[in-house]
Amino acid sequence: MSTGVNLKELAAELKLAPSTVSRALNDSYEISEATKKKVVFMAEKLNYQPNPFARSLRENKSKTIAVIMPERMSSFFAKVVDGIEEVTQQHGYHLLVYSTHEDVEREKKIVSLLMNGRADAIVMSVSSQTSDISHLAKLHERGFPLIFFDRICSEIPTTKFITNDYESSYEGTKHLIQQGCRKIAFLMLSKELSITKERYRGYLDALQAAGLSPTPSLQVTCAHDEEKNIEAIRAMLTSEDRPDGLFSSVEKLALATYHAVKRTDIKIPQDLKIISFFSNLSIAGLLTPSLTTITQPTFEIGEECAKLLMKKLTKPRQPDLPNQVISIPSKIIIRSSTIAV
Amino acid sequence: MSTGVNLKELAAELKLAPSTVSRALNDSYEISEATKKKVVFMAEKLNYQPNPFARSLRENKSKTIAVIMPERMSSFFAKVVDGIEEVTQQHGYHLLVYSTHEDVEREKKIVSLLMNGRADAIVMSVSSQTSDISHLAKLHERGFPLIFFDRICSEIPTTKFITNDYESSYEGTKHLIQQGCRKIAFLMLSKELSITKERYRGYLDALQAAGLSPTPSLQVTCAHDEEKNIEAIRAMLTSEDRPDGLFSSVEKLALATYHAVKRTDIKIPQDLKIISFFSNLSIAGLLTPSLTTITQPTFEIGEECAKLLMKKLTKPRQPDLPNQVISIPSKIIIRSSTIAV
DNA sequence: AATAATTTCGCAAACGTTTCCGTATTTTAA
DNA sequence: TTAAAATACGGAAACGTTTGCGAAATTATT
Repeated sequence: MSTGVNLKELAAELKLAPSTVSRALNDSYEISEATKKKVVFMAEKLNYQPNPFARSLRENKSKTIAVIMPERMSSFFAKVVDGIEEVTQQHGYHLLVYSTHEDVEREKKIVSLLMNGRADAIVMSVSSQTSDISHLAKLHERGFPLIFFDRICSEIPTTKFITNDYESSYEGTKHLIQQGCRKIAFLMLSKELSITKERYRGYLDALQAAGLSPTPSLQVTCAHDEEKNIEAIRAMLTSEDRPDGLFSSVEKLALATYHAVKRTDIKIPQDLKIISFFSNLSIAGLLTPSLTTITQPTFEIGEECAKLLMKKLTKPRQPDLPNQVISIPSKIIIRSSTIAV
Repeated sequence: MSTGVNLKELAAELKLAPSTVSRALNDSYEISEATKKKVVFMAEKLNYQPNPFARSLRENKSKTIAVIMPERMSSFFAKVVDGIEEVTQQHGYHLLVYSTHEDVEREKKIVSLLMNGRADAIVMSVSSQTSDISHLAKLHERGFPLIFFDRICSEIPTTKFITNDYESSYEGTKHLIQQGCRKIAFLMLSKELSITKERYRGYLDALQAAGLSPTPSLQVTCAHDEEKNIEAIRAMLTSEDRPDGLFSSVEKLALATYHAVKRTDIKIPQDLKIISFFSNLSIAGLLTPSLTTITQPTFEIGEECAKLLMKKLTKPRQPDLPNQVISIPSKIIIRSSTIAV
């Protein structure tokens, strides 16, 4: 409510012009060291805090970046944001964080609210519903700095950070096969998602390389309702064509699978071996049996997004964010859920 | 980067004064319906987006509230933020989200960064290191709207939202006793924390009511390092005076306990019964055995914080946030970890 | 029909910065 | 010693809104 002194009052106290005080505080070469000292000292004394909005208005930058993600209750996204915060905070940037709850309408609304300059950049992972990308394309066309991570939008020519989805999936599937699986289910959120496509491709290629072919009924597309997902997975697991292996492309579906399995008499890993993209390592080790995971470099993804952004935003004449996909490798951690017995 | 038209340009296009356009867009009574229509139409057409900083500077409010929490990778805090976002978004407010990582120095720095008006209010849960509260007291003394939730600061006369920590702990401990436990361990983060104090009090009173007395060596204060916590808990569980029941005051320590137990030959619930404050219901059911939880009204806590704040911030002449503690009850969900066999 | 009241709008100040430009003072160069 | 250059600072405009005040145009009142 009551903000402290402003620049004018500080200047009056010092018997200097506001412009001089401003320059002194910003360490301008035009100001003598002597007055700089005095100004800084008095600013400390009066606890002067520059008004961020006046500054933003004048400089046309907000020192704020927006993070848009599909859900907050996910160790993956939480860790990515932690990584982003780690580096942006060092540069004095603040984070506006939004969750779309996998709702593309909400995503559109959030994006439109950010088109007025409230944030200097957006780093986001699209919702599973996002197929029409016009709202994102418009953002980029206007020159708004935009970075994607994980669930990317390949049509938009900007920088994207992912993990090596294809290779990890290939290796993960190969691991299942090596452990004896012949009928491997695939769990995904939405076929529109970049991660789904890439991970599915890796899965398919690994199958093919082993001379196996996918069973359509074992490819389960899930939705947002956890209970429905569990039931769909349970139905698949107990169908005629029941699988002996399962590849989950996202963390939440691995958890749903464990729930589903609990409702059956299926034994992991004897009857069913499971591998999943997963970020919550603590939980992975606590599941029974412990879950073999494709562990994503979550924190690092966030850090890299932020580092690139900081370079772009803090250096004076930076080029646009290059149109490239940067991949940071995951690593497979083998636990009990895939050990052949 | 390139913001669209501004008010002046929009006014020029309409051959009106900026003031008129501003009033028209804000639905002022001084403007005729006819010109309002025209203005709104043209604003839509040119996709006029008001500059939030000019507005903030002029109105001295940011339409932003800051959320400060100890960690992001926690289902509890994630859900609270979801609740906050749910209601603030409806009022056009944005969320700056900060994690202190349980570091009071970081907490201080964040708070000091927010004293310049960047946010209209703060809703926070203090770090486990926070014992000196001068930074928070100063904030409140300056009239800055401040709300605490969960880990509150009772010395500061503002509104706090908690769950019924004492009663839930009393009931939870009583439940353990009813299931046959006689030596019940207590796990906590820091003794400074409000939730620790209240939950410990409930635990002690329940023991006393049953004619039991606490064993000092079974009261474990944990820190931030997960591995150390696990080892400390393991040591306690395998000591001379090993407990037959365990009350965990926070979610992460219940998970640490399961890890610790895995390193021993202790059987849950035969040798050790466990109950914990817990928010991640999906995980609770997936642990082996499934965990009896004191389930907090996370989303609702967030919602209530935000509702109160919105009332305070959007209505014209609101009184200060009343000095009161509002408690929203948890409910105990009994699962396998406490079932007597 | 003349005055008062109302409606509708424009002008200009203000919010708190930063920065362009000008100028007085000091230092350097010739 | 004088001109030129460098140093150190002040005045004022600008960023894009909102709003107090004044004024013109219209309508209502007597």
